[in-house]
Amino acid sequence: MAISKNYTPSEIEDKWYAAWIEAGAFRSVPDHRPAYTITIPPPNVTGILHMGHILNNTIQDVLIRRKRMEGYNACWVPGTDHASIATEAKVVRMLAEQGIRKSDLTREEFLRHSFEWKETYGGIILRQLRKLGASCDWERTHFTMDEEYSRAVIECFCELYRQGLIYRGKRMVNWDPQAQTAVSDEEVIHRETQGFLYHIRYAIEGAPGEYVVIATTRPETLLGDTAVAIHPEDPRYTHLHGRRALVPLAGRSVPIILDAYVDREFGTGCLKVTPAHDMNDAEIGLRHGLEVVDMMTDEGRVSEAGGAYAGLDRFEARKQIVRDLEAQGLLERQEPYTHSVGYSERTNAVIEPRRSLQWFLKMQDLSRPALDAVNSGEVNLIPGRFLSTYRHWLEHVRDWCLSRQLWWGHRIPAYYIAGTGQYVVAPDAASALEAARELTGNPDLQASSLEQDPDVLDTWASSWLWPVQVFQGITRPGNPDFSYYYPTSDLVTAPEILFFWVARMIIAGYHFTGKKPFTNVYLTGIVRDDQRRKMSKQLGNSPDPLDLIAKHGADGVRVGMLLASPAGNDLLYKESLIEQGRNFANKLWNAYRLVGGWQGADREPGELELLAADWMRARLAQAAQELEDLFGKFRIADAVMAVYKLTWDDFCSWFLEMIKPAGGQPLSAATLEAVTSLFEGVLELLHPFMPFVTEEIWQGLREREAGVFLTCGPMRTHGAPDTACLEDMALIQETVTALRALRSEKGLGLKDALPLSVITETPDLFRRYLPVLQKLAGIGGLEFVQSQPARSAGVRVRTSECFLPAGELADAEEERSKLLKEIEYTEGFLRSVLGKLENERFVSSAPAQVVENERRKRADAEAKLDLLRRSLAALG
RNA sequence: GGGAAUUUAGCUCAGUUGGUUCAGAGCAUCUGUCUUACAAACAGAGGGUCACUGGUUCGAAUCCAGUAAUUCCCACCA
Repeated sequence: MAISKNYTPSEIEDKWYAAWIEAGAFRSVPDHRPAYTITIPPPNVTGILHMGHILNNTIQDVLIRRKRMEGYNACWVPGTDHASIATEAKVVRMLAEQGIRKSDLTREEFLRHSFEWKETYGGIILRQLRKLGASCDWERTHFTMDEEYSRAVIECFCELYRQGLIYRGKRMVNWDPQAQTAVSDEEVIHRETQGFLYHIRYAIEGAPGEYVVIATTRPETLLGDTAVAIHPEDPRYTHLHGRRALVPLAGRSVPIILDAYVDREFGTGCLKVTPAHDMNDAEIGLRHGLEVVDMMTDEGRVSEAGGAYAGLDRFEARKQIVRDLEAQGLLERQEPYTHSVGYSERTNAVIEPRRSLQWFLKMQDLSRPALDAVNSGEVNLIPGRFLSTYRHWLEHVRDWCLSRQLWWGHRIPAYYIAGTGQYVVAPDAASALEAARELTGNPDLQASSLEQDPDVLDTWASSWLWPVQVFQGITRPGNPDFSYYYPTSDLVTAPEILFFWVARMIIAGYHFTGKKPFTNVYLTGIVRDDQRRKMSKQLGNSPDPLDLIAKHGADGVRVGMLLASPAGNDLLYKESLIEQGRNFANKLWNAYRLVGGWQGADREPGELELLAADWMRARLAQAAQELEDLFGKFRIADAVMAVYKLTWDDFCSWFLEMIKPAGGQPLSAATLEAVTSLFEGVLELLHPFMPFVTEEIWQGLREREAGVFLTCGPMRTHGAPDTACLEDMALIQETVTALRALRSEKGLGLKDALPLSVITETPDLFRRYLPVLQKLAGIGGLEFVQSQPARSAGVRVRTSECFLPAGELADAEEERSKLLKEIEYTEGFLRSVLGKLENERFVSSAPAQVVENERRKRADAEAKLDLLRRSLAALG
């Protein structure tokens, strides 16, 4: 059999993926089996695969594949998100490169461009996921702007509106005066900017000559001031309580209000309040019922409200106002001051906080079930430490601003009735017209009198329905798919979007279906580089996952990522991790080369063959048990390490080395069958982590029927492991290691068979496992002695002592000092144990089992000392 | 400013209800080996005051308090 020496993943990965798809191995339809369901966190439709996706989707695939092999009807639903902000920004940039400005396009034209973009680049990421081996049911692929999905989003909006949970309200938005549009928080870049802090005198009304000094970086906004605020407990200003101040230049009389928001340490401890132009001031304004004076136009010029300054550009106005204040002696001083200023990501214009009318969702009552569900454990967060973060957020939840001033997305289904100031909310234009006619009492109202709100919904207002609507739970409630797959099982996502997405899915799940959307939320870490920096395009520290897959194989990439990714902890990416994964795949491949070359002979199995197979069977059963436990706790990194050690250490280093026939001799046929079967057992446990190489080996290990795949399972069940066998072998393994070390230390080599002399209380064990010692530790005969033979070198294993003849190399003095050291250590140990046992408070207050343990330790130590002293005496 | 965490070997992390499977794993390092499955390997070895200081306890990596450093999220810096 010609099997290449190094595993070459590229030759087999595409082959098996295509074969799996052809066989429908990942297709899921409802049947009698229990369902296990994951809905993918939909990546941006125009996104490309990055390392974060690799980690996240590897974990999902591991979970799905494992359950599939366990006999569940595993369904992994893929799809993409329209990602309104990110995608629109990309399209705007793409158009700009072609010399097209969004503002020159109609909405329809822009959307046409957007859909073209989506058709060209959309779904690339899903094709890339196939390279990773993702076992999604591709026939279930969804997109958040698919026709039916969109209908669901709009229906839900309408329902919430009918339930009185949606309202319109004023809210601060980030206004880009150059693009003349609101931009999202994500599109605002905060930069430290050099400016000035101006100290300005505000006269106290009715007290000539008296004034209060406020500090501001934006003096021009004083035209919109409607209050001056001080801290209620600031002793410097108690005399101002209940008074009024006069806004300079504007001459407006405004109240002096008390608000704990004011930082007494900052500036003068006195704050001008401009509710129309500052986020915090807006909140203060709300608290105190202040008047709102908007002193700025869409273009960022001073509005009519600014009186004499009307028409000036905002920065011109600042200069002019400073000059005028100075002229009037109202500018006490100005000092250079560095502060953070928001700039538009698109135009680099300074962002203007501005009030605008937006749509809101009342969250208080709506989010209650989501809080309860996580508190009660109906929905689990893994790791659990995210619970307090989650709880805190939901307990202080704010109303959700649903509208975004964009075109790419689900347009808000509100229709304004021309000339009435009224509006209706309806799922489509026809029903809107009907509703509008009813509302206005005008049956002749024409469609042309209705104008739909130009804004679209926040992306999360569609993706919060994801686990429900991928099974048409909104549009076709009660359909068989929805009844079978929903609630889904697990969700795997990043903690960054715990609030944005996860919490809202739970909210939507309970509100629209009455049920939770999923049971477990596994939160992964963020992939960073080895200096803990986030991966980013700018830094160029993010490798292309497809290159890595091409270079090291998908299995290597998967294992490499998993090895270093405990739940919720960040993963520090290094290519060496992937190399470790690749090396592991290669190790497995070479085990296959070895076993694949073996022949079976028609004879009885030898003693060693039986010992080895029994032990490996027990070890496999033990590992299977361990893995089941780890999967149950979502300890994926531990699970991959457990199976890594099972394969490399137990199966390859111990088992195959034990059983490997010397000099090309055949094994017994029965043993060859046992080896093949055990190898299959290992492959089953490995398969979810490294699907490609395991499938290739499994298929080559023996003749398979066409269309039968490892990936489809089912995996075998293992009984309870034979623990006695494992314990016995553990002692023998320790002995082998100790003897090898001794030989290496003494320069005894490993080739010549040496007779072994042993002092032990368990001679049968040594007798029984002598073949193992012979094979792996180069032992010849076995002899039991009462004390250390002359000219020998010794090593202690637990309570036994092993000796090899050292001939000329024997060093009695060294043996003696080794023993003395050992005695000294054991005596110290015994003393500490006795210290506890002689302490009455220990004996009386410690649990009985602990005390019993200490007594056993004492007995062991005493026996050991006895043994050591005898050997010392024997040395002379 | 509000909240959540983290600190154990050179690196990344385990360490469940305080008590010999409590000081562990993988990688890296060092020393030997091309021993015919694998040098992407094999056989060995070294390496930690469990951040610091106090406290509780018969007993603390583990519980409590304080200190220091680091990270993340939210809100924001007049």
